[in-house]
Amino acid sequence: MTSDVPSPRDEPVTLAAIAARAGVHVSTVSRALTPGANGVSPATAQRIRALAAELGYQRDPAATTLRTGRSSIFGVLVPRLTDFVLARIYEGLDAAAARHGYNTFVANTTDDPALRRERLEELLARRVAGIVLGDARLDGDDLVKILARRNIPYVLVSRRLTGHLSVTTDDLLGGRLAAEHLLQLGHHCVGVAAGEPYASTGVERTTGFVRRYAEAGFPLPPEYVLPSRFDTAGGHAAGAALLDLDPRPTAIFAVNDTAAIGVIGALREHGLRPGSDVAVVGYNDIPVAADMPVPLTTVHSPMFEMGQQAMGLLIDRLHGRRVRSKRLRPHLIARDSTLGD
Amino acid sequence: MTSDVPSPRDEPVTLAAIAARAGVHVSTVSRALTPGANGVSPATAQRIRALAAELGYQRDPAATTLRTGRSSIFGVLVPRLTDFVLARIYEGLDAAAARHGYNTFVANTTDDPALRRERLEELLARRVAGIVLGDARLDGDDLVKILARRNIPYVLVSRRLTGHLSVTTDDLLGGRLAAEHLLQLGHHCVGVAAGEPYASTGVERTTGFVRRYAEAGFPLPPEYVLPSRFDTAGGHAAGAALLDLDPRPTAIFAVNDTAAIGVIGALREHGLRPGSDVAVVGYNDIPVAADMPVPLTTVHSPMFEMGQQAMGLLIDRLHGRRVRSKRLRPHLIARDSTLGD
DNA sequence: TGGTGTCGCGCAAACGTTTGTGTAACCTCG
DNA sequence: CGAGGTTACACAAACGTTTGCGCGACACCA
Repeated sequence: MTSDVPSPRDEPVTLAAIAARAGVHVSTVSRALTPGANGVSPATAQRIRALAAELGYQRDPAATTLRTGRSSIFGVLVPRLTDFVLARIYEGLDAAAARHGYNTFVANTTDDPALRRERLEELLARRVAGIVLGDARLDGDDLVKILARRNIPYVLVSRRLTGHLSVTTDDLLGGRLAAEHLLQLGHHCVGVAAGEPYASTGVERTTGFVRRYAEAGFPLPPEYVLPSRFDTAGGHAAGAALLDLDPRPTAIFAVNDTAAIGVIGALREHGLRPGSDVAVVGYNDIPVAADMPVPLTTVHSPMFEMGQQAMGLLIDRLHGRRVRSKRLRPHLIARDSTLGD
Repeated sequence: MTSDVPSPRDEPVTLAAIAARAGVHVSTVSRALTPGANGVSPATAQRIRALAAELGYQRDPAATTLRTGRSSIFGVLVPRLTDFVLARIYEGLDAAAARHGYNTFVANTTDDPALRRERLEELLARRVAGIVLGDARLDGDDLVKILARRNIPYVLVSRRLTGHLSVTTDDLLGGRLAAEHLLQLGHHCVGVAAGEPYASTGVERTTGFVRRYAEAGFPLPPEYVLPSRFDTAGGHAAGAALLDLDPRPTAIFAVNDTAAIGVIGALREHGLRPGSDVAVVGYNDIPVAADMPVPLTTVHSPMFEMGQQAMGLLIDRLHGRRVRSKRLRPHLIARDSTLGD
């Protein structure tokens, strides 16, 4: 029962407590414990640090924030963490933040404009050091305007917005890769589950795809490009609609894997098999894609790295370093959902 | 350009600012803005509240926490948010917390004892109002001991620990349901991807399953019950090992859906089809389960509700109300991965 | 040796809030 | 009408930290 943990009984271990025991002023302790130490001799600094470690001192974040007006927290806004892609990106963000001594505070916005506005205000009230926006909107995003106006450091991730710092995959290229693959397999009548119109991911993947098909001499009729929610149900609905078209598409590109699985569900309801009857291509390469009964052809994107790099850029920006947006390179992984078995 | 948002230029709107404009003392403003208002006349309270609203006042959480020693944040510890089940539970937790005016602060622990210990200390340093533990361990969990010893309000979710407040599904029953289903289909030689030995979820689902089979007169040989990680890769590995047994099991129960999909991947590598060649049962009913090329038979568990109820219990406990652990009722959903097509 | 510079540390104020205590003014009632 | 009680507010301290300022002590150099 020896206390490896500071015992709960004694008075809280604050700067003052350490100062008392060390026989110095509290301000000296504060300086000794601050990495950019100045105005304190190496000897006493060492002594104080040892004492602090021994007592298990932990800086009170509330007091620090109150005094400095800044906290060591980054706010993260995402549509929803149940989307594997965002959850994985968040892990990357958090890991990178931790490496630099920061924490992250994440909030789901469900892509609801009012809610994200509200959540942002909460984050700002907590004096976050910066904001990671995972739910940027193409339809006149007011959040980025607020951030820019108030001069809050921020970075976009996953979704792009011209004129704003971001880390994404090269979605135009990703879309082209999907198209290229299906063209090579001889598909000329294809459909797209295009995602939400306010998300650059869906829009650009679709654009890249459609352009490549147009270049190949097979422009897609508008009704073969359907907006869709990003979840399984959304993909299912879009897939069902696409399969009812005449002529029926021989291949379907869904702008994310979860929706692609929904499309596969719709195929089943039509008595069709993915790969052999209708080719299906997804996007992101989430882990389940490879292990499904019919493995999913998909465009692999480095989600964890995307998160890490976004956080890296944000921290660089915070330190006044010059930063530039990044587009990570995706690549296609062909599996049975297009190759057949 | 009229400011719907408090313009950034002016001095920050604090209690003092409101007090000055209202011609009262700051303490009066504080009391007027506190729900359990006392010692302030209804008239001035109303006047102050109107003024606060007009100025867009937001209470500074750092100052409040510093003064009161408590924040309006609940800490949430989960193994990883990329696990859909935990992400969904978290959404339930957060939604319920928001309804009561609280925020949540979530941290991934990757089931690493050292890391979760570290994360917990960070949360406690932030003076969280309570802790939700989503990664309780059966192998002598030191975190719950710390929480109990320091008298921090907490609740377990997803995983159980006898003697500690928790909200889970009835995993013993869930395991039985899976067994019952496979027995009815005539499977007598079955395998289990049992999950991590330190997680009550996997252990109890396995126990329920194994017991039912023993009762039916088909006790499982130990080598047919394999520990496994909870992710797709873990399920894949366990599945591959089970399929190499002689005699080969005609059905496999995986204690969560993600692992079940991994098992399906292993089946494919063996040239086997789920449902027709080997039956597969998962657990949780994550959304993709229903839409896979061969839809997955699984035990549905109410993840969102689990989160909501856990948070509800924690808040009740905080308010000194008597609370009891809950086990939510799961039910089996039969699909093609056991019924064939 | 005296003037100048640097170093190490103490002092005190401030961040915005909550809350116990003090104190006028008012109401009530015998 | 005066004693006792209540109401409505002001006052001030405190939470733990950071940081500009001041002041001795010491070193250095001419």
